[in-house]
Amino acid sequence: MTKAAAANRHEALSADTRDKILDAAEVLFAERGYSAVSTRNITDKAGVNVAAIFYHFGSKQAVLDEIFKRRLEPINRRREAMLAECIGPDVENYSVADILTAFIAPTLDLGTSSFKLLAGRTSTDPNPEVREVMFSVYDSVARSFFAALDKACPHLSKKEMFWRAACVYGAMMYIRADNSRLQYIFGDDFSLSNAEEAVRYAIPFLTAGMTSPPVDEPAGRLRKMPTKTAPSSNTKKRKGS
Amino acid sequence: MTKAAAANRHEALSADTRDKILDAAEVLFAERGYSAVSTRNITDKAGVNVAAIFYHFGSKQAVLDEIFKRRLEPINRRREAMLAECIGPDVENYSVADILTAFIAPTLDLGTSSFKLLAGRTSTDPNPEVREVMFSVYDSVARSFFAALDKACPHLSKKEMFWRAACVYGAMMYIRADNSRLQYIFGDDFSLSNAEEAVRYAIPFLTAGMTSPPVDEPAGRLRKMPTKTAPSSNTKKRKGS
DNA sequence: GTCTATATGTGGATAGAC
DNA sequence: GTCTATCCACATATAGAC
Repeated sequence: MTKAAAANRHEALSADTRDKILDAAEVLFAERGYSAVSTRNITDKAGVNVAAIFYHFGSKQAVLDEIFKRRLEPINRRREAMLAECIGPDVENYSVADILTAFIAPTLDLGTSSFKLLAGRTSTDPNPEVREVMFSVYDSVARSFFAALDKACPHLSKKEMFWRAACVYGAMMYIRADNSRLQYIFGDDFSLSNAEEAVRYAIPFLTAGMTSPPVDEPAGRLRKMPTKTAPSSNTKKRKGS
Repeated sequence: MTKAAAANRHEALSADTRDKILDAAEVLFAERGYSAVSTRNITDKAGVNVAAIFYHFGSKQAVLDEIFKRRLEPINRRREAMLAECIGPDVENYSVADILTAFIAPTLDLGTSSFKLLAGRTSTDPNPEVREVMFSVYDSVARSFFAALDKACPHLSKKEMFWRAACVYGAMMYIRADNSRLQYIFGDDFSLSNAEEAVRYAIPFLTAGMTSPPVDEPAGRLRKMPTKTAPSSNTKKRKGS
């Protein structure tokens, strides 16, 4: 609107336009989903010309890609820094809770609230364009964490770890996605958007699950099991499903 | 199946077209997402005319709605039957594992594999049309379960239950959604699509989380971190978006 | 670098012949 | 009930003037 564009000889404005597009798209994608937002929706909200997206990024998909790259970099840097504090030579002292915190907390309290929503909501988006971006941006960080968890939980087979990882991932992504389903059930006083509460209440839940006894009887030689976590008092028999 | 189809001889052909549309749409929505599938994609795959969707359902959104209603009915009937076996007069004997199994198992081994994917993948879809359907079809069943869990876990405040419910929901939906992210990390030998394995390995995880000690003191006084480990120094507050 | 104008295709949905 | 033909709004993307 404002024609301060008069003072725009440098690329300052170019970068500004890029960021305006990314900011607007991030919010819209989070609110309505990638597929339901058009490039015109984005440029309208960003206050830039319709052609700017294609000049600066080349395609709508490239905008999504840039959104993730830009936010994930600091998040993953922090995750790795926190993980580095958790792992050391004394494997016996690995803390599952700390590893899970290092994995999850930065995804909840870094970046923008819109990106948090977007990341959670796109994590299971089947749209091929979205999936392509997801697989290109999510990289080796997760491997480092599961390697650390593996050392911290030597009583678990790879298969058991796989299923527990799914529970961890699912909880983390669902909390990030923050659909309002649970508010609908529990009431408006409750919300998944509070990062401190999420860490406070979800990490202990996941730690208890991760450190619980293995389902399969250990056939081979195993290292000792964790002893600090309180055993679940209510795990009675299950009938087969 | 065949006899039931023969029973409604009148609308046999009409119902057939309806079902062809629903079947095709269920698969396509699961594979690519609601927003990325057009009505023409659906009618092409179903082998029916393009106008059939609007004649039989009125809109694309109504097709999604019907897909959910048709599959959710038997799933929720089974859930409620299983829950009924878990709850009784002797609250002391409520089994968290059994309640969770009643809640989750039917969503994994009933219906089609496409519907399982679709349900998981749409659970956090922000598209307004999809959300509208989600809120219209998911009903009181969840309330019954959380009421039962509340009785089985009297040591938990409503807030603690809220966060644990989020973890349970998230794990269940993520497993249903079965994006291939974890295969990418753990290898192709592992898959979330096996319902028996899901029940076998995920329910104990969630039961351990659900039955773990409360984070907050029952008296109402708060303490730092409930786990054995020292509180992570990295969980300090950070400003939101 | 930014804009207008437009190319080109597809979306959901409908009318009306059969 | 089914199909052809079609409406029209909007999609992504580009060309070329400024």
